[in-house]
Amino acid sequence: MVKSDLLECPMEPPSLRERRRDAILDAAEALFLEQGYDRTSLAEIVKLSGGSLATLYDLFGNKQGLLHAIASRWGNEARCQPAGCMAMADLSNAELLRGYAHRQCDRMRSPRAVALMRMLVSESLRDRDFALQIYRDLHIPAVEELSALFAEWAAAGEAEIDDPEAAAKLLLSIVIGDSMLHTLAGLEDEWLDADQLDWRLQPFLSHFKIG
Amino acid sequence: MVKSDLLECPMEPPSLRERRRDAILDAAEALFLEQGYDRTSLAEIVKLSGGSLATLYDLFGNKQGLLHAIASRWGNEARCQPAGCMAMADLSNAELLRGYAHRQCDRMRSPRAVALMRMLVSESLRDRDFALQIYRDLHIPAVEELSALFAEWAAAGEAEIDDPEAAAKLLLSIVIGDSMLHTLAGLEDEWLDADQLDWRLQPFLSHFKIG
DNA sequence: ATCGCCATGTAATTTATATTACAGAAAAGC
DNA sequence: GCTTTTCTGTAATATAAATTACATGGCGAT
Repeated sequence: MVKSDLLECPMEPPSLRERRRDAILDAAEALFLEQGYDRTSLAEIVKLSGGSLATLYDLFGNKQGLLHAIASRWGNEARCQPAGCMAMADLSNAELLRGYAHRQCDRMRSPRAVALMRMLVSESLRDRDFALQIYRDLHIPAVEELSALFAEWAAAGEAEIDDPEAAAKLLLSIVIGDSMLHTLAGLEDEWLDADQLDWRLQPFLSHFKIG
Repeated sequence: MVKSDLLECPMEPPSLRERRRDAILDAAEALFLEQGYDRTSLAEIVKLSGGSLATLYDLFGNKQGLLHAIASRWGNEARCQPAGCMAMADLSNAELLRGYAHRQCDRMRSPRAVALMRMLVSESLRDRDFALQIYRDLHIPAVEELSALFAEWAAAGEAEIDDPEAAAKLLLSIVIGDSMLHTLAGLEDEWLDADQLDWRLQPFLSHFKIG
């Protein structure tokens, strides 16, 4: 029995099956994001990934299984890179927040994130679990990270934030805001540039006394 | 020739053909919004609207033509009700804006608006024109209306708003914000209640000196 | 080397749905 | 009332895609 038991982490050369699996996931993800789930056929996926339809069915059961596998891979990725954004440079809190806003904005405007959000919305009717999973991975970590930061500042008397979570959501709204609909509608990028972003942050910073 | 010439506005009893047309549009709109475009079959539409497939094709050419007809009807509706929101009651500007925000929020959370946005996003890859048209009807009027109001206030010295359009977009971002993604993801309603909304508006009001 | 497992490629099957064709029914115009 | 035009129901056609079946070939283990 060379069958890999649970938790066999130490890098082995990935088996053919595993490489196939990854290749299919890669291809499917690329095509789904580019064209949407409905309009991507399994044949197309297999043509891009190599391998065969039969293996795909063997690995994932059916088309929806493939979708779930992709979502779950996204979840793992997201959990592995905890957005380590808050480098402890010797910046003021306001500077720190500005930097964070810029990064968050960049992250949201990346073609992959845009495609992902579009897919989240498109498939939310078909498959509630899928949508929920993506939403959690995509949005909730950002809120939590920011909440924690605000709570810290408030505790240290560096800001007057009564409700850190609400403040975090407000900040994200300010940053992402109406650009999202614009982008999701497939229109040309019209995201906020650095100046606009700073301008938007001013009311927030002064209201919460973030210096 | 009793054929109706252009601009024959005065109410005539709508012909059978027109009633059929409307019925089909109603049915298609309802089903598209509920299930999405891809997953709604023309047979289903006709079953709901009455009439026959042949008439549908005669009226709209094909499925995409039907979609365009729906979009264009939305456009007309939007143009006909110019969101007459700013009743000139004897309220302070801040009160006025609060009221506007609440109404805007209600409008965005209506099932029809949600379904419409979801559809806008889903179909944006397939049909750029369709997405563009909906986006314009849905979002741009709100921005313009608000911009005009802010410009007025600024001119009258009732607020310190240097860039009315940017301010309008910021306000909409604050109001709609992250609830939108949440709702579009098909999750339970978690829109802002009146208190939260007021709380969010405070930084905005004080920053722009809106009293 | 050889046996058996598994992936592959191809093709059959099934299903769903857009689109077209057509014959009968209803309505509109005179 | 008669004729012509327009709708309706049904069914044919076409196409696309998911899913399944199967025969073949390669690769690893004994």
